[in-house]
Amino acid sequence: MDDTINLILQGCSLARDLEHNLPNLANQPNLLALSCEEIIRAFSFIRERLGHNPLDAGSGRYREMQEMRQSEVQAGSGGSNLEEWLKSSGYAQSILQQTQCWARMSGARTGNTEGPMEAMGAVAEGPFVRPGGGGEEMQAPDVSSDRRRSGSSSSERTRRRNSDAERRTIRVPAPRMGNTEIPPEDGYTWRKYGQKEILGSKFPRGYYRCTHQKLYHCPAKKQVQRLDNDPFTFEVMYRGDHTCHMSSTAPSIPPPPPASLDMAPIAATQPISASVSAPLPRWLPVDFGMGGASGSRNMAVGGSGSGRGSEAGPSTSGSRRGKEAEYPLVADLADAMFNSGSSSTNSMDFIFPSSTEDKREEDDKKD
DNA sequence: TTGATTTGACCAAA
DNA sequence: TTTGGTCAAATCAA
Repeated sequence: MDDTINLILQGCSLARDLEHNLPNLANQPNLLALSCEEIIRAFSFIRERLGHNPLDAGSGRYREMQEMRQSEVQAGSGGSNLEEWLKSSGYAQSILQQTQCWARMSGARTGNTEGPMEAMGAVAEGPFVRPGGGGEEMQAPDVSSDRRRSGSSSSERTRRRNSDAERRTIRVPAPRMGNTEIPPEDGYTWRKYGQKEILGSKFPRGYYRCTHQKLYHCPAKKQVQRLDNDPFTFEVMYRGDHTCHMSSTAPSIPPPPPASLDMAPIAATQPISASVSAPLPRWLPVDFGMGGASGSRNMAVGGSGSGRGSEAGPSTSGSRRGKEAEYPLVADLADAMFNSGSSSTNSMDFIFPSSTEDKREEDDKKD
């Protein structure tokens, strides 16, 4: 079944890609037709696999699946087929993993270690549960101080080689149409902080960290690099879990979580797999793609080289100028807003137009 | 004006 | 000593 789900996600991804590139393809009916055919083929195949009436809730495999899931939920068992389903489904796994992380944080704050997924019978295990239950970098490094030129102790710097940090590497196909330079989009907003030529690699490696790193001390980072032997594939290495949507006011379902997931198995078996824009099935109860943000961000990001914002969403993080202040209540509110929608066109803009946080920081500094 | 990206330099792990 | 990872000034863009 997971194969089928993956196929569906692929189909969604193709459709999303088409949506992204629609402006570019508007004058290229042939390419448009090809894209449409590809999508049609994908879903046709799925339909065949499901047996012509797959979503007839009253019969067939869909019903079986529903029944299975229902019974598992009722049983409340952890080591169930539901769990298997959750684990085998890329997106569901993403939610599971992100939620585990969320649950850890919530637990840390409230003492309650049970998260929403646990309530569903999911067990907290998997690649992201570390011994001790803590995130490796939940205590974010202090990036605000100028340690370099001030001559302060270099030991304060938290540099880690790859071998030290927990890494999750996935491979994501680059867009073949439109702007292929766009790094894979994954539902989070990232800020590029460096790029480096890597020995033995034809393509430079881009270094990104969570846009909300400062505000939420979010330690999530990622490195994006094209494969030497396949320039149409990005290798994305994630490090650290997102903590930027884990406030106590956060909704029970976290935003698209791919950053903290290991989709390698999916990617390995899914050559067409989506751009990292985490598969966001429309049938999920929460529309993460609010405003088309998640799905359309790659396009919104200015596409090719309009340079600006090329992978970052709205900036809510502090700038290079100020030290990051803590505003728990505002942060919680902001959290809720982030979580309620996408991470790109985020709704904070409607509420706090124009960098409210920075202004507050400046005010804070004056005090 | 503000925030993101670029890029050279710095630093520490290997 | 080499190389990967990060910093932050300079620059760009909206």
